[in-house]
Amino acid sequence: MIAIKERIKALYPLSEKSMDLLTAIMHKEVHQKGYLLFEAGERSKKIYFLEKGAARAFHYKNDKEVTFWFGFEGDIALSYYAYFAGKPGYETIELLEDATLYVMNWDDLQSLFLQHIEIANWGRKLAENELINTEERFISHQFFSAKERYLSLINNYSDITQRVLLGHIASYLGITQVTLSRIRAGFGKK
Amino acid sequence: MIAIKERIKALYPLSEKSMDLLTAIMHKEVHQKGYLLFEAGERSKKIYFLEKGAARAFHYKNDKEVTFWFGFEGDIALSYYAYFAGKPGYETIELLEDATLYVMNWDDLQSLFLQHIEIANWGRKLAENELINTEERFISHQFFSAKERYLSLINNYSDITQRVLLGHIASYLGITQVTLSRIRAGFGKK
DNA sequence: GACCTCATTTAACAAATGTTAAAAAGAGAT
DNA sequence: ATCTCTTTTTAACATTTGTTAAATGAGGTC
Repeated sequence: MIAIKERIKALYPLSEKSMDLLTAIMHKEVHQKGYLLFEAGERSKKIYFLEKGAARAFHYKNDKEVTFWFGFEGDIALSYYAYFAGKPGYETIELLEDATLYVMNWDDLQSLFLQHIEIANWGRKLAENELINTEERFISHQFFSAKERYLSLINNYSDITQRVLLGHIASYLGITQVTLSRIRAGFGKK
Repeated sequence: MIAIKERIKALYPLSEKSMDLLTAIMHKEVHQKGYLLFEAGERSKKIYFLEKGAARAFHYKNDKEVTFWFGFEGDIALSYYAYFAGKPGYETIELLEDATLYVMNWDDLQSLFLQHIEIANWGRKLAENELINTEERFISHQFFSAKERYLSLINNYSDITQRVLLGHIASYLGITQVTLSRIRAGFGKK
């Protein structure tokens, strides 16, 4: 529980009391590679803190999987649509490795938001943080080429090609796996 | 002030008192087409509510402008980077038409967040809402082709081609204006 | 109306990416 | 080491998009 508490505090400083209230509504889960945290169409109200392991979110488009998010240690997995807008999520989130997670339920969290201003501000900060992350994924897509994004990906997560299939990375980058192979083959040739 | 109050309440229901506190820290501004709400590199702490008019956000990439956001009546303009992360924003936001806006300052808002739980929850909802909007722009980019996105754009904003230059729309879609012309010419031909 | 300016479309060619299929490389199990 | 299954790379060709430049269109001014 130590690491997760640090993760929570890093978002927004909390008093002991608020931290106790938050940890009281969360519990630990351990799941194997291949386990689905969410499935498309659900209105899941769970918020997962990924302590150990790797995950990806994907969407079915014309019967093909399009991966659009990777999560690693320290990341948070939740369906924004289901969580914030009450709409069914369009994403499936799959564990790529055996994982340790901490889980909270939105309903429990919601009642803390209404009663404790510190936790309400923590929740605000959580949303703001996820917003920055989402905007960065958006920017990356809008401003950079697939090659630039691939280089930045292996720069930020040097072991990603060991942990994630290249097919998933290609679909994350919005290109085919053939094109990704060409990019990987062409290093140095600009 | 009527319309803007409705806009604020639509995010999250507020008591009279909270609404008064919020409206006390905002003021109206009127600007002409071409006025810049933000310039790239600034750490602007302003939040604009666009009551009337149109705007776009763009970023300079290799000396070229890349438009990545359009705002119309009812939309909110703020630099997430500057506002939430304290980093300099990378975006310039330009008015595309003469506009009426309401402006708040983040510092004033911040002190209300710390004192009034209702306003803290309103701020949470504001961030959650912007998160959904940003995710939708991201999804649109990741899951749909430029042609599909163009069709959905003119479907949602039927007058957008009257209000926004096609060059801006093309860069928003991530294609050149020549390709956009080809898409526009090819209606019906699948 | 003729002229000017800016926005948009069209044309011709070059470059990049997609598609399909086959070959090569890796990882596990026997 | 061999076999099998999966992942990744390569090849050949088709399609799409980019690039540059010219042509057309639309609005405003004299």
